[in-house]
Amino acid sequence: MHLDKVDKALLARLQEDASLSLADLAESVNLTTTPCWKRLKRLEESGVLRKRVALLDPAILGLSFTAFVHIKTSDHSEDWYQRFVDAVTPFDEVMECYRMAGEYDYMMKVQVADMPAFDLFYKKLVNSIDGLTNVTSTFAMEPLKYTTALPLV
Amino acid sequence: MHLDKVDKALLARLQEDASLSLADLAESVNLTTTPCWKRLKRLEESGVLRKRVALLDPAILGLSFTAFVHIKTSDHSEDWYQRFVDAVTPFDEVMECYRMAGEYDYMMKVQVADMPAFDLFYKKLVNSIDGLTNVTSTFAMEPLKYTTALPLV
DNA sequence: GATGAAACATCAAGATC
DNA sequence: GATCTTGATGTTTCATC
Repeated sequence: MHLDKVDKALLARLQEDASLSLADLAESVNLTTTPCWKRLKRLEESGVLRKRVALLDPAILGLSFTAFVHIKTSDHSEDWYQRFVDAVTPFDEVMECYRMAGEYDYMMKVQVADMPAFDLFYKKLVNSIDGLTNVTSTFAMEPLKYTTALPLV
Repeated sequence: MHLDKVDKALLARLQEDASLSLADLAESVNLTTTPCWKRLKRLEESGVLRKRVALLDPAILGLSFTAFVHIKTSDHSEDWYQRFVDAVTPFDEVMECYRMAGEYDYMMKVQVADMPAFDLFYKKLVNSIDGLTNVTSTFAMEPLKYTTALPLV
């Protein structure tokens, strides 16, 4: 899968605004619509261009409370791992979750309305999975940056 | 700004797939195209529907190294804060950044190719801003979940 | 909520480099 | 020989009714 400069320019453009028309997109990379369209098809088929989504405003929706939950477990078996993944990923409040190197085994970013809503989530979480030896939460006071656009060199 | 069930259903749908045609979108909420289109306009104008973006595959692009950088500062002035924001947000590698409550003052999520690339970023970062008393990085070994879709009750 | 004009995406056939 | 342009066709958006 090789990406030339034009491919990267297209991806960069679409990462910022996926509502651009084919004609506008083509013009911005000095192409006409057909070759531009073929490149897009190729990028979609290869999987680089994964999906197009709408980004909503968390503040307007009353969902601007962001928490990070750090988790330690005593059970490092493959079986527990699978149960953990199955328990955690269905929660809509969990926006991101990673298995980590270092002191904590897992970290997740949680998006909710406010502290009471977080507390509710927290209880649901710890009741849905055992073997958690340490669960520590930290809270965002202010978001300074949030982007979905990957750094394309 | 009031959102009824149909508005929320539309937003939920678009959070998952913004490439849906108006006709498909309308059908999925049992509407014809005209009222659906009017709702979308209203949602766009109100700012809830902020933008539509393409999500790319980090692995295919060779950008699957995720680090979290935790920062403490000794300077809590408004002036330093502004310089920090101006220094950090332009970095394309910084996907998210938050001012935090708790032990560390700031946390950012950094997306790069690999550890050497992270090291390069790290040097750029610490050289671009002074007053950092403690900078600690933790690394993701495996992503378990990543979504941009807010939990719409 | 229906309708239709205008804008748009899609794809074939052939030109260009 | 891959990459482009033109143009024809079906689909989608969106303002008027």
